[in-house]
Amino acid sequence: MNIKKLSAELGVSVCTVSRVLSGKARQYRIAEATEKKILAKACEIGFRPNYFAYSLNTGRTNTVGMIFANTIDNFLGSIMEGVESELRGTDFQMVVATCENNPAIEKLEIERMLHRRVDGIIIYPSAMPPGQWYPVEHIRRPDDKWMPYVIIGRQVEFEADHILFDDEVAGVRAAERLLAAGCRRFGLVTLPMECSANDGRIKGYLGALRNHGVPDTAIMTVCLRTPVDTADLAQLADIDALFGVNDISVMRCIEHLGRIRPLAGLRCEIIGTRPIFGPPLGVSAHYQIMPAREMGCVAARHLLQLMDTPAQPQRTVRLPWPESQS
Amino acid sequence: MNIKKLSAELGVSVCTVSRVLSGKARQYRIAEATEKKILAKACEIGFRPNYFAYSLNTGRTNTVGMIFANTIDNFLGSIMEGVESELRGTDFQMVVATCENNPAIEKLEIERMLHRRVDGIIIYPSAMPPGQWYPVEHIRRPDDKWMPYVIIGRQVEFEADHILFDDEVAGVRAAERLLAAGCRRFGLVTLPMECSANDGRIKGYLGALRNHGVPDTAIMTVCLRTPVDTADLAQLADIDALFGVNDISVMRCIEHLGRIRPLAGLRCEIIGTRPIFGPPLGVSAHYQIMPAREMGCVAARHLLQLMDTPAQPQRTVRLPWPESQS
DNA sequence: GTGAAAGCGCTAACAA
DNA sequence: TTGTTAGCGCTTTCAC
Repeated sequence: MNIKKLSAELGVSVCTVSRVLSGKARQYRIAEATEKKILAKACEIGFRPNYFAYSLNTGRTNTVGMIFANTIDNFLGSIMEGVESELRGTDFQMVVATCENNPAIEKLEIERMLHRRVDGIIIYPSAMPPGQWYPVEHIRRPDDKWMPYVIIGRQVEFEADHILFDDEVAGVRAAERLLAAGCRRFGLVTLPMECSANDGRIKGYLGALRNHGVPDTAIMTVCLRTPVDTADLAQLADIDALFGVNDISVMRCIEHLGRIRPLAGLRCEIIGTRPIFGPPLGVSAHYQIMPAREMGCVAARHLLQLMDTPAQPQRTVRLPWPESQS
Repeated sequence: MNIKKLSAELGVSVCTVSRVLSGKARQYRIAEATEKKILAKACEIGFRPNYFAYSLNTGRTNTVGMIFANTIDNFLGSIMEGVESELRGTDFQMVVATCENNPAIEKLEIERMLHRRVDGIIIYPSAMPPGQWYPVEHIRRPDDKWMPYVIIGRQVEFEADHILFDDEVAGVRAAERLLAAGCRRFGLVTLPMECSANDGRIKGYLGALRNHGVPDTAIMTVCLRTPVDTADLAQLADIDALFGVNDISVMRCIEHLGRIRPLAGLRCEIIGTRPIFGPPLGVSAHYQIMPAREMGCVAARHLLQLMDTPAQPQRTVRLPWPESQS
């Protein structure tokens, strides 16, 4: 079934049907009777116009691409849900790719999407090795036309629309809560990988501690490598407070720490997608939950806006942390 | 740039270019010189034929759909990675949707995909309420043509191609390992939701315990509700072994249990996507890791095969568990 | 070996 | 208010 047959059956022309079905009845002042007749029939036989023909004509695909640096930062699912929930009311669909934090694969996947003419892209970018920058060229269309895109989760160095977590604030709050609880010796777990999110969390934490007069000798920073270097961890032997760039790293840290000292009384400040662990008895864990679903929603809305009106000044949105949990 | 312009520049006809670019030079016995000339030029200017025009003609989209019941069972990412790794060499792309375990949304999303003419679908189906079955009609194309699809992770009641974890075996192994360690009183954590995966794990565990002569009075089953009912958990007060349908539930169970009894000496058997917790000191945790990425790979390969040769007997693949971890 | 031409199903400019 | 018609960029049949 196609528009041609449908119009034949109804005794109207193809283009009238086309106009009605693409919601332009008003615009072309189609008679209400005609419109109703067409809609009724289309609905009855469950007619949906062919997407390729539509895209071939209009150059639009009603598709947004999403590209994720990895699947380990497991808010991927929540972000997708957020995006989907915004898209559900529309005709848009989502194509997704991940790239194992490999910029080369990321580039290929973006190219593939551009080739398929997605109307816009949401990118959780690869974390680059130290000293390297995320390449703008990734997002350049072959035909050099501008392509709406939104960067999420991690900042890139060039001007772009960003939707980010309020990473620095998370670090500050963690520090302040630990200070308020009377902690004196502060641990910090980092990861070998650099990215704006982790950097912001670290900066916030260290900055707040120093602002409150905590001497550097009372702050122990450990970089958690794989496999874990136990000697490294020994530095944490006498901390009473622990903050880390993410939940898994804190958890692994505690696990290993438990082998070299008693844990009772230790306070943890954790950033994560959801509270995933019951800490050992006597350890307290306080979570700041990343508003990942919200990030998806906001990114999707922003992208839809960009696709409507491309000529907007580029904006960075910092998502506030939701009510935190213990 | 399009085929027409390209052919004009090369002084050959549109169709010759089309033939060469779609790899049918041999078939149409195009002169090697012509072929080379065309390929060279196309490569030089980075020409890629328009996808919609291709799809409009052929009815193929080189797209596979994936639909996920939820994002909580967080192997979604691993499965996607598996699928992608299989697709990377091909021209196929992935469109993804999730449905919050809501069959109605699931149906809509599948319809949307069918409307977009995906060439095949991979489905991690919603868990149905007790007594209800997953509806076959979900996967029926509007034009009633057969649509290749693969069900993963959870079994549906009708005949279909399935790629599943070896859930029952996991239950059996958990039981046997606990028995071998000398455990006597066995806990089992279930969830209010029923699905073939959970059912299989439970069945394997209970079956193996009974086969080894463990009396029913030595097996305590607790269904973990949200919020957690502490009275329920009291039944586990004197277990020395614990198995659960997934990692989060076991973890939450231990967390609460820790409040009513000492945990030292408890042995846990856990099924999860990765070892996510260092258990409290004195508790031992043994993981069986779900081969989620592998599931994605196998599903994708299977689907590609189905799309090549639709007329195959339906098969169920049970993925063996990889080396397990403590 | 290669080309001409007829579509695929739809949109939109132009006519009526 | 509605219809005619010329594409969108490609594939494929048929002719040479």
